[in-house]
Amino acid sequence: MSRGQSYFITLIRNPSRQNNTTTQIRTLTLDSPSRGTSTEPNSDAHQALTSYTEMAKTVSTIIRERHRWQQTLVSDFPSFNFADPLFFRQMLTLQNNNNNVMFSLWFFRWLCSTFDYKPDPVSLNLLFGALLDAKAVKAAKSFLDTTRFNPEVTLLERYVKCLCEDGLVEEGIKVYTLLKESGTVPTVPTCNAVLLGCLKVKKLDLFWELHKEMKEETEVVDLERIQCLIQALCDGGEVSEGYELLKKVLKQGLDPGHSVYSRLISGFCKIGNYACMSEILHTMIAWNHSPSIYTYQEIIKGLCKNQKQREAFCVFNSLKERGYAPDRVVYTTMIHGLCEMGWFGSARKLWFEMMEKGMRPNEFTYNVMIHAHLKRGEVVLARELYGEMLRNGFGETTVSCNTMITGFCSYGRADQAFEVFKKMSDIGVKPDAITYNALVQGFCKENKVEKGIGLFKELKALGMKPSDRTYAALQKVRNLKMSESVAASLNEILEVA
DNA sequence: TTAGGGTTAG
Repeated sequence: MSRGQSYFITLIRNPSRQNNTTTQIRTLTLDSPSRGTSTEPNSDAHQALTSYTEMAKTVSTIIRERHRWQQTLVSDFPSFNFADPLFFRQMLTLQNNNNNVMFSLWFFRWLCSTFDYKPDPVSLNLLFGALLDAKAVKAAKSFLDTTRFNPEVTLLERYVKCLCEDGLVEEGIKVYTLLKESGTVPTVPTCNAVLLGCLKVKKLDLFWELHKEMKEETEVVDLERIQCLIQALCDGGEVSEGYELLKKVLKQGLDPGHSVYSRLISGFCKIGNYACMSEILHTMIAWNHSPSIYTYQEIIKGLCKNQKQREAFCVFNSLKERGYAPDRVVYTTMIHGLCEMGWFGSARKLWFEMMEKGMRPNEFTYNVMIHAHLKRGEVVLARELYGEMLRNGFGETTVSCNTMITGFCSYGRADQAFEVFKKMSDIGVKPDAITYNALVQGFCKENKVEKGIGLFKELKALGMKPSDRTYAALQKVRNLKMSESVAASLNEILEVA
């Protein structure tokens, strides 16, 4: 703290600054324009504190309401010692109660820059703790960086937790490591926070590395750690291992909580293991966790992805019968599944049912339906729906344009697809690899080789990856009649591939 | 919502 020394010098030179609280209050009451006639000076410390509370309120109001609060404070209270640690603590208490910790921080910075103020460790710890309470992690970090003070260990542990929860996992791990290096054994909740942070930013390798370290240090494993481990196993595709761990915990009579079951269900749905999915569903119900609409959404999605749309539709219908209210996402998923299965009539029925229930389709729902129309060759209907989507305020996106482009291309309408493509740059929607690959294939299918090659070159120039199907489409047109230069370009492309 | 969700080639 660079101000430390000058603070002490000021203290010696100007002892009046360090008056006891009572004298301060006398000054305050005389100075304060808002107070009018003052009360008798107090000798009672309690009363002094009360007056500090009053002053803190006044100062807070000024900070909140005045743009140039710093000048106001100085001119309204010329002889009040704002840098008194006791007063600062009153400010902190007040701001904490009002959830206005940032005012405390501003006030603190003002004290540092205006007075010869050396913050005492208690105040620093209090403010740092208040920032953590308010989850103002970035402010807490910059506070620590600028003051360079050493917070109490318990605060540092909370800091690690806040950093990891906020996604600043690398910084969290740094502080965690420093804590350990300084001889502290971080508590189990702190370790769990670090592990959860790794999962949050999808750093599974780091998760297992840290977990191994933690295991070597202490054998204590709580329920939260089990939750972390099961999540990590699910995220890494080791769902069965996760399930084994769940069984072990259940055997001990412990319930790892709603989220663990949900994750495992979702994991088993993804790999198409419905027997295990169903077992876990029953287990969670037995433990009094009613599966949420999110869990059912995962089940429906998993079934659809594994070509079991019929079963998905059964789950969807039974949900409604049991009083669940599927939301727009569940409807979209189900409509999508039905369209993929070719049950367009049922899909349309759900579309209208959803609207009757007051849920308006959004860009996802529209895209699913537009795609379905195009797949059926219903270009006019698709266009109509596209227009409706725009009228309803959903802007064009890469996905919506790709939907139209791929639809047109699959029906031998590459020129129409190209019109959409040209419009994309006009309206500032970025094409991606799907756009280009679809167009190249579309033009090749119509033997418009030159156009296809042109777009292929553009794709490569943009650093995108041509798909195998794109190469196959180019290969297919190799023997067609074409100009020498086009043939040379095509040969070059295929030779490189 | 204790975290978490849906759309485009194939």
